[in-house]
Amino acid sequence: MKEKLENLIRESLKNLDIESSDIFLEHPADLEMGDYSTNIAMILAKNLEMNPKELAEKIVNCVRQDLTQEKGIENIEAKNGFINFYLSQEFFVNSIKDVLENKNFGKNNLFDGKKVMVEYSDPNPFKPFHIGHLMSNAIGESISRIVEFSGAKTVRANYQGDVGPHVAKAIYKLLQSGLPNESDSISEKARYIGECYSNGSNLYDTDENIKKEIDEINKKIYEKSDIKINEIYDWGRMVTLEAFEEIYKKLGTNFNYYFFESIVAPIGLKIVNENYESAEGPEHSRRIFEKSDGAIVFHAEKYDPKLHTRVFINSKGLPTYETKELGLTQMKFEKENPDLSIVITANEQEEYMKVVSKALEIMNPEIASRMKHIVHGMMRLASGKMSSRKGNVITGESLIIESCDKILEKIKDRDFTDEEKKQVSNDVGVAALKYSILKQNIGGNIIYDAEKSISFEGDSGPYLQYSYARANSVLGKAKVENILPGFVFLKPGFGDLQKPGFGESVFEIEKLLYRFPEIVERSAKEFAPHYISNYLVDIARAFNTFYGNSKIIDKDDLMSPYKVAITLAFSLIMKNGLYLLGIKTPERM
RNA sequence: GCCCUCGUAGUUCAAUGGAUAGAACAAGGCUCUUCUAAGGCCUUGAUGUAGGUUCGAUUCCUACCGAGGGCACCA
Repeated sequence: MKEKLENLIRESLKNLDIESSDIFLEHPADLEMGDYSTNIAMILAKNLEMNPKELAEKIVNCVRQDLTQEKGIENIEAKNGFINFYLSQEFFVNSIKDVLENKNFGKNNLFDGKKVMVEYSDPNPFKPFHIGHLMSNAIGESISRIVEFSGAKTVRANYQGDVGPHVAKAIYKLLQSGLPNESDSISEKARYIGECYSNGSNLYDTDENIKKEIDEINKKIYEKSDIKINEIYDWGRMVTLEAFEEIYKKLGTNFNYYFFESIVAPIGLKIVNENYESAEGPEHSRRIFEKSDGAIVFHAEKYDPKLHTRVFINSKGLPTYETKELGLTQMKFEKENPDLSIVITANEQEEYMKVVSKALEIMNPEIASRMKHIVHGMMRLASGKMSSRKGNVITGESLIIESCDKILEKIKDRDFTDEEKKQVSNDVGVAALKYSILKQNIGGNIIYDAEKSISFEGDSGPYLQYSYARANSVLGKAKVENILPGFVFLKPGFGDLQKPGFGESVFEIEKLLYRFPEIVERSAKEFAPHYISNYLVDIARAFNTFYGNSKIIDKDDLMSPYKVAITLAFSLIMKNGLYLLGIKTPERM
């Protein structure tokens, strides 16, 4: 339809002897202004030195002559210099039909034939799964699904820091305090290790002697030179990784790859050494790394004044994050050679990443051009209310548990089996969290309000799920009453798509459903899930209004089959849309 | 000090340079002898400041004010 309208305008401009430029069609903010509109007259009027309103009128009159042939367009008008198109009932009925007939309604081909690797979550063994990891997971999973829905083959990757000072800090404390009880659950053990990390970290900052001891442990971990430490290391790594796995299961993520710093570090070291100032090697090798104060650094500001110097190998000879990142990138491209490699992290890593990217760009511009770093804001809690049990730190895991528990409390009197209650509270609790992360632009900080996010009202995940469940329940009743989705009605001679009940205006929901594919495409283009979130709220509201104002299942209403068709179309789109946000759709709730 | 990101109703968020700046929460009123009222309908309220570019600026540019992040051996 969009192309059709563009062509109509283009033809008319040709007839008027006006040089046409790019024509942008958009949906007016207000449905009263039509279904599509363009500001082409205002853009062209300037060069032609014409009154934009008159030009718009002229174009409209010209288009109108071609319009008698077009079944999908009801009217066209010029208003305030805009040209507005009103689509016909036939178009809307057809679009509902499209939704029902096309299983993959909403797909686009933006990434057809492309392989996209998305790295996200990135929690570190020996540390808790904190709120930032939860955000990264929600965003990464959604972006993965969106690009997949846009034709890409996606590869999900998780990168985890299983070596480095944080591990030494946890192990120091584990050596002091001993291991947890054998009978504890995996997540309890993981929590204990997380506390050890936190304690060790405090000691590291406050006690010079302990700092030295921990640095020593760190070195031993890299060298694997101490049997006792190796044992604790292997055990702790396994326990925390298993605990993460339980969380991914709850959140609905399956990774194809797990990359570890321990594996990637030597690869990065090799890259840095090959590009070190005194390195011997082929003439083309760029010697961008220099020695400075005993460390090996990259002076990024030499190449871009906005960047700064960063250490790649510290004075103890150990690789830093930057070097590991270089190794990781090389490994990703060796394993999968993606057309696009996305990394999702918090915005605090934005500046480091620019420096790493610059180094990579100099060494391997081809690969650097296929990298994309997406940053998200930080989550903060709206109030002190969220104080977690026993005064522990609030982790991502504790947020999930708390959210699900609250939903369980809410549905405890429902007519569900215990198994259903568990499933529903998990699905809804996770949805509440994910939605509050994905409803806004991912770049900004998020103020998380637990009370609001689990309320079923308004702009929330549960509200969307509730709307779906409600539509689903209507469809169940339709089945019982034997009212099937239908399009063929009265009024012969007007095609088989005529809606019954003449003069009945088009429902708002019909004017929104056909836009879903455009929304998905924009989300994919900008890697921005929040367009989908906003859209889903719009259609949920429109559906609930439709539901409230008209009886859908009614044997005496000739319109009923069509209303069922609308309900079915809504439920399919809501299901697909929520899927793209990584949110499940319980059939009942 | 330098470099990023961001300032929109009381609050949390929207708005490819376009029309009367949209929602939701909170406050008040109405609405279940209809399929899930955890719904629906109605009322009240905002672009940090000062300039500039433009027919038109929340959007682009400059300065200022304010918030967050980063700036050498953590990630």
